[in-house]
Amino acid sequence: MAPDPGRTVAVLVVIFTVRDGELQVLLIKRSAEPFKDAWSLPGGRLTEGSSLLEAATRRLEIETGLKDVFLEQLYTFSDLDDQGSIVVAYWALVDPASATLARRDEWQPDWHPAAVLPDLAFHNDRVIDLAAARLRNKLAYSNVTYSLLPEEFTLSQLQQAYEAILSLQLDKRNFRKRITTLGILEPTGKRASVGRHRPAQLYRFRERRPVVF
Amino acid sequence: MAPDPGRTVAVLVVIFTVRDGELQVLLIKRSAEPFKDAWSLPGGRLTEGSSLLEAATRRLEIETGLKDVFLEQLYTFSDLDDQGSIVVAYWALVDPASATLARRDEWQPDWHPAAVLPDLAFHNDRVIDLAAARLRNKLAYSNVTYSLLPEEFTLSQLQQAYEAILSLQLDKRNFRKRITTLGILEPTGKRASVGRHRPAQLYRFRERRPVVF
DNA sequence: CCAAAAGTGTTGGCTGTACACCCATGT
DNA sequence: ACATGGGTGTACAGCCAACACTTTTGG
Repeated sequence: MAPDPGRTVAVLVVIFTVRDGELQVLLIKRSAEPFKDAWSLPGGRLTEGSSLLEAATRRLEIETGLKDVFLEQLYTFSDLDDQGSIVVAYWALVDPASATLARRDEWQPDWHPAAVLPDLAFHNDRVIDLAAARLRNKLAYSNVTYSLLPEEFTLSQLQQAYEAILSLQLDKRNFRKRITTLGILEPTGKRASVGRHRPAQLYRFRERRPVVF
Repeated sequence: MAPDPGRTVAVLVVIFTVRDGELQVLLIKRSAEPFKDAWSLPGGRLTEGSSLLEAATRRLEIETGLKDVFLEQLYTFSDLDDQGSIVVAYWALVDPASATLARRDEWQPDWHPAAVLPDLAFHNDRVIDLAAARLRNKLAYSNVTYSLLPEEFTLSQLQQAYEAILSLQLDKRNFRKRITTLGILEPTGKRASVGRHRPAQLYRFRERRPVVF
């Protein structure tokens, strides 16, 4: 049996944020072939000796400067290009204010509304749609949003994040009741008056890591 | 930039069934090194030119003779061995009566209770535990069990399958109410008296493919 | 004083759960 | 006749959804 050459394995990361009241994704403008000038998700070949999670974590940090955020494996594709490459996709949630986007000459990274995507290289739109579906789903039974907002935030901010992701309006009283009785938040005691009129109670997540209800 | 050799990519399949009132997994006894004489999940290298789903489908058919059953991607591991191989795991549900286990000299395939696993090669126990958790979870909101039973079955058989998987007892009246009001089953009109006393109404799944409630 | 967001309870419907008995059949 | 599994209804509790007004503050 002749040793088989092995497969090309790549890691992609779908990095979501909520900005301007909508769900946005971090995309990169390619300056090299193939798909020069097309947008695509950040990612790259899996290098010798690193694990998938390490690769995804590193890519996320390169693009945003962030390390301790929600990051989870999404799905593994073998049909995104026609070379049969194996692409392991991850997804992450970040706070737009704490993210510092990489500045490169070759690749322009920027946020894009997840609802209206430009033409994307390598069927990356399928990957994003799948990630968005998973996100909407997880809102219902996990604390994933812990890394979408600053460490301390108001209930209104949290509600706006939920509304942006689900693209629907939620009832304020029901939202507050539900979210507070879950016991995943704790009030800080402080109040914030950032741009608002009446200062609001600040909360933080008890756990800054994935928890399911 | 020197071309990188690529990675070893393998596909594993966790094949579940319910037999003897318990959840069981199909394991293979290895007759070659490494891990000679240890049990492991069926699987193999991903060969040139085939997609992941094709590879998993083929492996499933080789082991059980079955094609049109529930089969879904589970997770992708990069740390099961210490060579950094990429292992894409799938999981499936089959009816033990319709499965015809492969007979080989080198590899002995057989069913094993998922609750008490023997020592397994390559951390395959982690893979099985993850698959079992996913299965228990999916019972609640999908029709995955459509390929666990013969095409026509009684509500008691279905309930027994649920009970085996969840390892808990369910109330008969509540189970029947819940499952029938979901609208995923249809009565066939026929009745069966297989080994039973009073012949029971037979049902079938309306859809023999994954549906979420 | 006005605009903007914070904060707060109650009701009705629905869903899920607990619970026990009679019936039809095969042996 | 008896043992075995098939089949059925009700009552209570907890959960979710609908719904509107007052308060505080900044400008």
